[in-house]
Amino acid sequence: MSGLEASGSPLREIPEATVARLPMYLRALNALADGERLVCSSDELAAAAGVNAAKLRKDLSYLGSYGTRGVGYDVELLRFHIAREIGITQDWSVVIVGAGHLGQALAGFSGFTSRGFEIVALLDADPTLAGQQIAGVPIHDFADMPAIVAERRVTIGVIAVPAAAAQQVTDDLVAAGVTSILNFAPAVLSVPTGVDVRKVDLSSELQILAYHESRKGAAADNGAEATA
Amino acid sequence: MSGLEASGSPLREIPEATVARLPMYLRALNALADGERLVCSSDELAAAAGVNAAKLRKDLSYLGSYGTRGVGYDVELLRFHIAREIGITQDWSVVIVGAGHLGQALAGFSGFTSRGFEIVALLDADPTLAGQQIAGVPIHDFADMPAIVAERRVTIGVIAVPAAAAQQVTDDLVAAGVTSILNFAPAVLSVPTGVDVRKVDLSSELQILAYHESRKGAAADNGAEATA
DNA sequence: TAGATTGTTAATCGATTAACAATC
DNA sequence: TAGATTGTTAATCGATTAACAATC
Repeated sequence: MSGLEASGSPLREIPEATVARLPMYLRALNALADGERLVCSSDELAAAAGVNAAKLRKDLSYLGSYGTRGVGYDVELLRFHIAREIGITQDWSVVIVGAGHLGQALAGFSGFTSRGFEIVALLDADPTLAGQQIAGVPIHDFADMPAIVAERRVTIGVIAVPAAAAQQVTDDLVAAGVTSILNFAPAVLSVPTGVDVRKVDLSSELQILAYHESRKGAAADNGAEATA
Repeated sequence: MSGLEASGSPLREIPEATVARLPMYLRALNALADGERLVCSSDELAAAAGVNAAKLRKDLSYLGSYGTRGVGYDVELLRFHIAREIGITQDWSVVIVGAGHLGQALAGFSGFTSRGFEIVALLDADPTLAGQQIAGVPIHDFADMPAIVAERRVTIGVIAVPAAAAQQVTDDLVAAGVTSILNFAPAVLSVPTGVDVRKVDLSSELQILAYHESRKGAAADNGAEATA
């Protein structure tokens, strides 16, 4: 703001809640860029991302001043700055552990590849699966994991194994050098300091919906589709 | 607290952050019950759920006073009260829309069925899939959705279709009477008031990890596995 | 200059946490 | 009674929001 900061690596501390929304803004900007919009206002972008405009402006202000008062944001420029802030101007190598239904679904998910991530391998404890490919991603024996992580400089691991195996897999990934984990197993993982874990908990999500649902029922339960 | 509230339906307002943690406590209690523990302290339960003990006690206090000072919590009793608070003492019927990799993975996920949910159908726009079963869940033509939702009293829908189709599917589900949606499509959904949406955004999760990962690198980038 | 829209301030709200009195 | 552990208080912290001055 005072012209002191270098234009290169961003050093500001960004609140966690803001970090969690940057991907949403990036996606909204991508959609606008596809529609060939060159400039957009905070109101438009906020609507496209599904958030409040004041919140969006506050969030973006943590990255710097990339808008123009009276005009709006340059779509391409803001897109670049958010991508740089997230750190996906470079590609990240990712391994998925567990080649079951979920692991295969994740490997086939085109959204990863197009958003700064390369799935370099699906790993499974069953060595008979090795050699197969799912959506272009090779399956390897989990025993080969350390070699793959080292060679491909993998820092992010996705856990798609049963809960009972999740902690052991985590320990092995961390020992191999992985420092970020996305956990789909319904288990609490313990990791050393410096390793980040995010979890996606499918049945928790449904239970949270059920909580709110059970508080709506009262009226609708008997009358059913009366007020559609 | 003052003995005024009925023992049946809980009327207290529970903070959203607390609601989001109740499923974690429930899972931790289930694990303790499997281990045949009859009583546990807030410290133990907090450790099992991966949260701070003070936070756990504050959270549980919103449900009522179900612990015993100097002793701890009765595992079975607390389990029942949390399940009742969430509203999963009864079963909820759920449909999954989209019978692709992800939809099939979700249908096969045993965690749902064992936690108060019944997946009554996988729905797909491709009518040639109809009649097949995935992990015991029948696939139906999406055209049959309104009938299924009405007959099976479905209130929760899971969206596992491409982003481009997500809004239309949402509108159709809502028109059929679904009032809670779990969205896996990378799209912002608009719904009328009274309908809850939760989203699981796989590439956002990876991007959030990448953000933190790119701020760790500095030292490790060159030295690699020096400080394992 | 007049209109538009950002970036920032300040007030509000909700969540976290440590500490400890209540009480088994 | 002495030890243990809950339930609650109060302080702190972080996130949200509206409003508006700055400025294109």
